[in-house]
Amino acid sequence: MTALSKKEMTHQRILQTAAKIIRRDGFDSLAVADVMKQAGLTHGGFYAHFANRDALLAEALGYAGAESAEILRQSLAQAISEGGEPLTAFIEIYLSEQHLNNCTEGAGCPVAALGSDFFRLDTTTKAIAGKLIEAYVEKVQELSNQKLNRESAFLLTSTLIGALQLARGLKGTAQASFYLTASREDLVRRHSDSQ
Amino acid sequence: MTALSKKEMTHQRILQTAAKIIRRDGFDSLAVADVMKQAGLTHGGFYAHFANRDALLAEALGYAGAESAEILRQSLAQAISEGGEPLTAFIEIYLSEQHLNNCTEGAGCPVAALGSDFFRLDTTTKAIAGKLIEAYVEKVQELSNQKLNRESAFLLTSTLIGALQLARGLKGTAQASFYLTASREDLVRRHSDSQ
DNA sequence: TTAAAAATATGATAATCATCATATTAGCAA
DNA sequence: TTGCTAATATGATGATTATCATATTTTTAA
Repeated sequence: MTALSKKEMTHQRILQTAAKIIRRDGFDSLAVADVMKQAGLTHGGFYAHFANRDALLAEALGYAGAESAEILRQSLAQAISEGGEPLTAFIEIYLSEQHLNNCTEGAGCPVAALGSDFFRLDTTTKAIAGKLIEAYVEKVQELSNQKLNRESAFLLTSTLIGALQLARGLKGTAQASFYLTASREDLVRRHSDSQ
Repeated sequence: MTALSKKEMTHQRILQTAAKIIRRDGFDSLAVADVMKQAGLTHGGFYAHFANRDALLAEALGYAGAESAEILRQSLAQAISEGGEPLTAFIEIYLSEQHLNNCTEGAGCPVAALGSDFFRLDTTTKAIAGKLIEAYVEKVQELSNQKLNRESAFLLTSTLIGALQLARGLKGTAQASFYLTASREDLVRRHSDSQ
């Protein structure tokens, strides 16, 4: 594990900035000069780091997935250390008020933030999106302690992502919190029964 | 029910074109001049029909919802006339291969096609998005013959939209069809039990 | 310290695009 | 037909933006 070179550190900083922007504003709203500025740089240096804007989008999506997974892992470890069941803890974290709201800061699950754009992506970026989806499904299956088969894990993943996305779409209305809470409690109940 | 004036017909034609474009390419990819061209007009006349681009996006989202609901109603009526149960017929239509694939033609459910952008919309358009979501939930509850309460209907709606969106994100891989089919069959099974 | 190399900055270009001002055409009443 | 009005077209403008050529700064190795 060698230390990152100056250039590699800059590269990472650009990626981190881009990963936030795409989740907050969407793929199409990412402007190269804007990313560079927010990363504390000027626009010209961009092409020393990425072949073009699309290459940044692809890497940024992967970075967002890794970042989100890492934060999730931490929250999950904490919840489990406090006696929570892995799968129900995951459900509670994923459908938390905090996760509902952090979209405006470009944090949280990139699939919920960008999922409806996935089918429009170029081949390279779509492959990364596909890996993110598969990783989510695998994680859910693993957290269920293999009690869920792959298809059931996909279905639960769909429910979680769909519910978060819809609740965000209703954000600002009374329904948003109501549905989010009801979904969280209902899913926790369902997946506790089968212990 | 008065006949539409020439201008109103043109207005509808622009809307129909825009409703297709936003679902196929996303909100941000809609270009005013392009919509007009595809509607058989030139760009200049646009502002005689809409205050600005945002106003078109708002109306187009509503139009897409109405169009999608109408097509759904027809498929559903046909399935029910052939002896299908309303809710299971809905699940089978929503998670059909056809619905999976029609995104590339700008057809189908606008929530699956655009849902992750909903939280970024301006107030007016977001209100329309919220109504689409609520309409979906109500429809699901109605089709369950009120056996599902509102929260459970929301959860099933989330699952359907999430599953379609994820399957589209995996489109082109073997997983896409596998997950779609498994989800469809599993959900139909679950919601037949409770008859 | 100093020159070569690496990294970043400045400035320019061409394309895209929403919007508007103005012109032209089409429908209709007389 | 002949004007009048509604509808649509043409052309222009200014803003945004990806990309590239070139310059400057920073780092590193001697």
